[in-house]
Amino acid sequence: MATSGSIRILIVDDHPVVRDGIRGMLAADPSFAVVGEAADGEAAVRLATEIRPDVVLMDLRMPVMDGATATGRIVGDGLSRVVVLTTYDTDADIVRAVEAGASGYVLKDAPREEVFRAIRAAAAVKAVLAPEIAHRLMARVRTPTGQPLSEREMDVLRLVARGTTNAGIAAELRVSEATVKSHLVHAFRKLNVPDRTSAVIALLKRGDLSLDEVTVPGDGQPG
Amino acid sequence: MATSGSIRILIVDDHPVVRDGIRGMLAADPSFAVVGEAADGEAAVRLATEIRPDVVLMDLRMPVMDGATATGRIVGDGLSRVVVLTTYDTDADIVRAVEAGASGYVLKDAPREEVFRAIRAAAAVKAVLAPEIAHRLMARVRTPTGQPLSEREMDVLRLVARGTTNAGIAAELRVSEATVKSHLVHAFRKLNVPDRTSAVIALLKRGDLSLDEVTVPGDGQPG
DNA sequence: GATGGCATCAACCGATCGGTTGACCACGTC
DNA sequence: GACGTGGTCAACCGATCGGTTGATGCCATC
Repeated sequence: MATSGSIRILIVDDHPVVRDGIRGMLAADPSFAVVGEAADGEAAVRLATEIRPDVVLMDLRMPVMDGATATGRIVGDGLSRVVVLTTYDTDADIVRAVEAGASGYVLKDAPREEVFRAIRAAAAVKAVLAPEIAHRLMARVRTPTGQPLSEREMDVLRLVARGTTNAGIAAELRVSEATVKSHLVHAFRKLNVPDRTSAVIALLKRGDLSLDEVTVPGDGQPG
Repeated sequence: MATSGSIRILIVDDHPVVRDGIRGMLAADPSFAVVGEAADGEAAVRLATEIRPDVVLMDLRMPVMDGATATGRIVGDGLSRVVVLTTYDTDADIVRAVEAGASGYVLKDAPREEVFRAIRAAAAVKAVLAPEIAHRLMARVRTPTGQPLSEREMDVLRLVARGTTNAGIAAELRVSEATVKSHLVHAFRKLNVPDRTSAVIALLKRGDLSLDEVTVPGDGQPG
């Protein structure tokens, strides 16, 4: 793969504008050849299986199947190498994607040379980083302060983000209110925040929580 | 402008990928001619003054000067027509941009035909919508439920988003705690939410508050 | 000049929240 | 078996919050 000829690339992004952007950008260098486009993770896996590109340029936030999951499938099956191309540096899914075997990640506002470099590196590199090493590498980049929250703590905070009271959360999760408060206090300590509002903000900034997955009462959900 | 020849277009976006995307997309139709690119609002105004494009394709969230402000300058000076090209439908700045005289707006995940149509419409249209009419039109599209908050109410909620207590907010704004609570209750009513946490989430979803402008204690600010 | 929105403040109430201590069980590691 | 972590729960406390009523003044609109 990608020995002498051009590097065969699959573009995965749910925005046509961005797909065209990458395509146009890559057209500047004849050593790149775009061999396909996909608008979601599921289509990406399907196409990667079919056409076996050298490198997949993968967006993270997509409908149907997110980029991190798709990365796991593609790299896991040894189909292609994956370079994550994302908008936000503060996206917790970056860690997931790299742990799933992504060869690297580039921000969308990076200069095009950087994108080129990442693609060439991914195509040329012999061995992909082992997940444990990748994890350690990423640890420096992301999560500057912040221990990971437990599953249950996240459950509680997801409901907090929807404006649910402790009593409501207890009912929803079928535990006592004491348990909810216990989870909250632990989460506050881990996040280094004083209250629930700050906790939600902190999670949003870390990328552990997405605005899309919370619904507040006064919410007409346009679109 | 744009009578017989091709439509001259200025692309404004802080992401090189997106700029290239639009450029590549527009290349498909010979009736479009990209005459310039800018990475922020200030550069956009400067370039629009210089090269007088028929249509400016304008992103909203940008450094130095945001797209809505730049739109106001460009349209106000009668330089060009502006089509807003944004990622989020739920961006409060869309209203600002349209009130500032933008001829229309398209989402980045819209099919390219729709982008083409918006550009042609902007180039062809004789008279730009009056701000008042635009406001009424936008009212249907956006702000499904939600009266605008007063300046003071926003001041309070910005501090709430940083995890400040009512007492802390009172000290910061140099008013009594009673005043803070008064603002909060009014804001809750307008936002149709029961508590401060939901209020912050609601504002974030409306785009009236940006995650970038809030800082929580446990925040290492990566990048 | 009446009306309404906005900002300001006081006093009060019950509900909720943040925090502590202490406890139990399950699970995995060492 | 000891240990640590995570999940569960109880009882308790003070602090904070949500909400109400009522009041004053300012400013713009009608």
